[in-house]
Amino acid sequence: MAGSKPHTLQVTCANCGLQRICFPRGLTQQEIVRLDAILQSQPVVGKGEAVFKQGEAARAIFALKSGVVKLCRYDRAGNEIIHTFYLPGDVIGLEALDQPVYQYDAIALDRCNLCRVEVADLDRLAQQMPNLNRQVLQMMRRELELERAHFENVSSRSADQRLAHFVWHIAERFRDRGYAMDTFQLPILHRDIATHLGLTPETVSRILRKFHQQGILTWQRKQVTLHDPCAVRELAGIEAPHASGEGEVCPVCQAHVG
Amino acid sequence: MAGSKPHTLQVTCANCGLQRICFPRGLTQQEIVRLDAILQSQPVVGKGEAVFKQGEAARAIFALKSGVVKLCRYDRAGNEIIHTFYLPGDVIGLEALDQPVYQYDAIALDRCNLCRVEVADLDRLAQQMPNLNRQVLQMMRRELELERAHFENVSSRSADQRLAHFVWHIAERFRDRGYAMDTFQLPILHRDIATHLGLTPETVSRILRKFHQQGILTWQRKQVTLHDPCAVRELAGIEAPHASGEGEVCPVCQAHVG
DNA sequence: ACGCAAACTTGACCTTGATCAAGTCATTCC
DNA sequence: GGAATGACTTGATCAAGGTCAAGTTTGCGT
Repeated sequence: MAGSKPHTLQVTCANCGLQRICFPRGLTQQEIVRLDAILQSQPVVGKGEAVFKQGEAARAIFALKSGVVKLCRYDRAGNEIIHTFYLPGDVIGLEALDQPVYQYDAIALDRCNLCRVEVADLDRLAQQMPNLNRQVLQMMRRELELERAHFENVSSRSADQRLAHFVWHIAERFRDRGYAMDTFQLPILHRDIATHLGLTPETVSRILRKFHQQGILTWQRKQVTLHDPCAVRELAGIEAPHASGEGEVCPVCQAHVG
Repeated sequence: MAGSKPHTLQVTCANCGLQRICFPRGLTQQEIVRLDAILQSQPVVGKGEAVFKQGEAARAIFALKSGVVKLCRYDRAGNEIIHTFYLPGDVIGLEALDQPVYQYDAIALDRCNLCRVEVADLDRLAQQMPNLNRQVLQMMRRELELERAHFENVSSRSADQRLAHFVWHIAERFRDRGYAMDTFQLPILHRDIATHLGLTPETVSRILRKFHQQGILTWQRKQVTLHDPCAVRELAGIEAPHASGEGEVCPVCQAHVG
């Protein structure tokens, strides 16, 4: 993707590298072309800026092409609550299809490139493409599933397990997107992780130090490295999948075993 | 509803008392009649039995007419995690529209009456009724919203606050269904509450005793009474809504003020 | 390059709520 | 109705993680 002439690169849904993980999943090629036609706006949002804010008129949904976005809200005491971090390929603000205003803040954690899709356009399109409704429903269901998985993580586990689970989950998402799962850049503050997991920054710091000393994983600056992915998975309380075939390569962490 | 001849009472969507809070919300009267035609099956599930179980083929969604149902799952160590309690008027198992098998157990906490709607029928119906898709999406979004609200409650609050918030939330749902919000029957074990809130039964017991001593609320057997609803709301960390008009009646808890 | 602000680390201490154990009370099943 | 089972209560103890305070490091703006 990083061609020598990035300024001439025209990315559309039909040739976008995110096609499989972005919202046209399950649509025909023809349908994708049609969807592409309504994707005129491709906003760029700077670090710390909002893609949308709570209370704003909800007129569009967004596909994240690059960067990381947090979805958050504030309680009465002003404390932030972070529900999700979105990675490239994720769709943000689905609730707009169903509500007059956004219910959460979506904040860019670094410079983000997005596709903006007007709800009105999508509604019109949905009348011609029955598949799209199913897609939207599926995305919403996935979002619910993610939130529940996150709740299961935070509701009844130790701080160590929560953090391991979080890192593992992120690593899996990178893997699913075709990137390395054992080392990646993650522009998320430790403070935000702490908030997301219902912990304090101090606790996160201490646990990361411990993990580092144990040789399990390192998270310094924005660089995350899983030195022992299977240990992370184990700590996260996630089952190892059955070995497929020979057992040459660990099917989970892609590390060579045996 | 408790007529003298209950065995002759035929409840359909068109004349069901739950109409407003059940899934036909926003449909025309004509559409409701059509929907009603596919609601042949009205199962009864006994206390402790499953409406559906994780892994089962997901062929239907359900509307709960009476009783309470918990939606839960088990972690690797066998610990139960309870995501939601469904009250009469709620729709259960929406994920069936989108998935081959159920992802959670739905367990009746007392004797439950339900409506069963086959996914296949609903899919067929949706082609004739564009409104239905919107309804379904809205229900899914509400479910997501509820899960997020629950997460916010559990992720960063004290045990007292969690419990107060839970009780307040249930009370509101009773109020929204036209029942008294300050006293109601709730067939939920304290142990299940504890699980739901990420606490232990001992802690729940101790907090309930404290609330009782403080004259805030009582929860004995299945009977819940909010002696000071506004105190509960306050503890739950929920804003009092603006007084509408005179301030004769507290708009939140319907208690007389001033 | 410098300086400031924000992020992160580290240590000492303390609070909340979990754990363990032993009881009482309800409900169900003969 | 009486035993058995499971739900709930109560108390004593303990540990995980929060809080507070004082650092160090990083990154950014000038």
